[in-house]
Amino acid sequence: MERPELAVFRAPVIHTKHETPPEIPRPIPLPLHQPFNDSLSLYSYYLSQLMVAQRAAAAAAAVSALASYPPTPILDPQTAAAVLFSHSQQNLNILQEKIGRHSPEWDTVSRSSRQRTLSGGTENSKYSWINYYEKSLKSVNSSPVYGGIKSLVDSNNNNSNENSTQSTSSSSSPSLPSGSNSDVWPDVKPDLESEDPLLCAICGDKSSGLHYGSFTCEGCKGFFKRTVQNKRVYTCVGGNGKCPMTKELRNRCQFCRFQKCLQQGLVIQAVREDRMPGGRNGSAIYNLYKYRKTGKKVSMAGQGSSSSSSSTTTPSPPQSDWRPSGAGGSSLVSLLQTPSVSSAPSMNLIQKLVEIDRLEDLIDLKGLSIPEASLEASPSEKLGLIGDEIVEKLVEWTKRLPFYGELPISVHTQLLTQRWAELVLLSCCFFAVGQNNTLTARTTGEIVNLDNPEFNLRLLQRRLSIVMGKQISLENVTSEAGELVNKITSLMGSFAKLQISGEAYVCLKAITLLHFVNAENPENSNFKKVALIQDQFVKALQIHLSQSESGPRLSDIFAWLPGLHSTSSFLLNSKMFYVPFLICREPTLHPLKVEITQH
DNA sequence: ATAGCCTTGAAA
DNA sequence: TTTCAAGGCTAT
Ligand SMILES: [Zn+2]
Ligand SMILES: [Zn+2]
Repeated sequence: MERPELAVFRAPVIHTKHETPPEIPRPIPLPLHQPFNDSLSLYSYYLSQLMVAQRAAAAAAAVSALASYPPTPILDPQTAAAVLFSHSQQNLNILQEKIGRHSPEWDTVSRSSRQRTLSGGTENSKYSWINYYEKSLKSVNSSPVYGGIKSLVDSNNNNSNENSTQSTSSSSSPSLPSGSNSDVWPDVKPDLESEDPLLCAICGDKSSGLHYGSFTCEGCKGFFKRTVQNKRVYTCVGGNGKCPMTKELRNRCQFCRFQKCLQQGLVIQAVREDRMPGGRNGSAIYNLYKYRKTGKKVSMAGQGSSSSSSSTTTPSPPQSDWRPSGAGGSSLVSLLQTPSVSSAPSMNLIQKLVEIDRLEDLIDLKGLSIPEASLEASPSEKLGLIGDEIVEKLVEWTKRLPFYGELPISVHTQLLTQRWAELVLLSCCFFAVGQNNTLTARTTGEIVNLDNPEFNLRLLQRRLSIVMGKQISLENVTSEAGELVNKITSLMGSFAKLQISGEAYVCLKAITLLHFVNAENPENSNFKKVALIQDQFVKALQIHLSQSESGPRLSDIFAWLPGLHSTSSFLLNSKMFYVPFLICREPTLHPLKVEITQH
């Protein structure tokens, strides 16, 4: 059976349109794309700290290794062009329109997940939100600043000297307590009050007990639960991540409220995936709590990162002595005002990536929610939807990268066009491997064996049948996609052996995207610029890897890349772009697994 | 969407 | 059995 229509896919295009979100009256100039020079200085600082010329040499070697990595395009240009551009031309308008809207997810996200539980959809009923927020704990600690990522899309940081008066901003929120906001600034007093079990650690309202790890009020408890359950992502209203949190003002900025929740030690894992009420949590979750059942604060001795305290629960984080001073580009100041003496400076760049990834994780395609979301769509349309969603995610991801503003749109488009399949595969590999860095796991009673080609084939057959709404024989699947599945399986297998960390993964993603192949014009300045930026990430990755003894070596990771290339090439040729996603493990489990391990 | 009050249910 | 921290419900 041939199904040419299944190959529906659209090449990524980045639009240039300036969109002004109507709901945000005051454009927030967030200079997200410039902290680039500081990563370099941080890098050198880090090197000097580690006093390793040796490492520098290693990094250099790694760079050259990468340079030679696939010297030639993966695909013969003709095929590539055919695959990538045939659709892009005709669908360009649709795509642009699609990506053009500011796509706030609230609408779609707010679909009640409750029905899913009740309807007994056993397979989809669970999904882990830990993947979403897990890393934000770390990032919150080290870089408490910045929200408003969402608004950076195409904002040119124009000098806002003219509207310097805060009246502009206050006009946007008339309900503000008319007092001048000039010195209303939070003046964040640390958590003196957070020790008080009678007060909410987030907003200071009356606490109703220990919730998710800290003493909070009912409001903050519910807010945290809703946020995590619905996987919501917020944007700071003030643009600087420093909105005051009081009982009266806590609803003004959800971003800052959630951020404070994390700062105060609310544990995301404590929000149950299965929504089972009552009972008690296991020790795995309890161990993450800041307070013990007795109400005593748990000693932070063995907690957190091994290297340095990173000011986690230290009573007085360094942010307290910061003040906005002049009216200038406050957001820029806040960004540059990173932790004065951060223990791991190199993490800044990586953590930015991690943060971005949290927002736009490619993999979180909600497993098989697509078919049920569009029951009325025709089968081939459904598969096309997967492609659309992939492209959308990729474009969004690109837009949020720290260097997005450094390169012209055309370059981004080229990069995505060249690399999207690799990015997709890389993401799928990472997701398939999961948190435990293994391809086998026990979901809710079900054994998952993603390293077994046969298993994957059957998985593909089953899920494809669901999507298509009719039975598809295993023979058909095998004959059409067998080899592709084999390749993807082995790619996943080799990836699992790398035991790669989440941080390394996001770096690798950036490095992959930035692998610019420009045959026609090697002297292009953009070409060099891309290489330069890529170099930053290679270095960051190198630094990250050097931090752990047991982790993979850079050379190991780069040795894996050719496999990624060949597989993506095969994927492009097969045109069955949806296959990796149908093979992927569903986003699930882990609290369970952790608990099992502990017992 | 929020938050006060209610129901649950495994651990203590 | 009692606790008490999860989730649920629902008027705002
Ligand atoms: Zn509160
Ligand atoms: Zn805020």
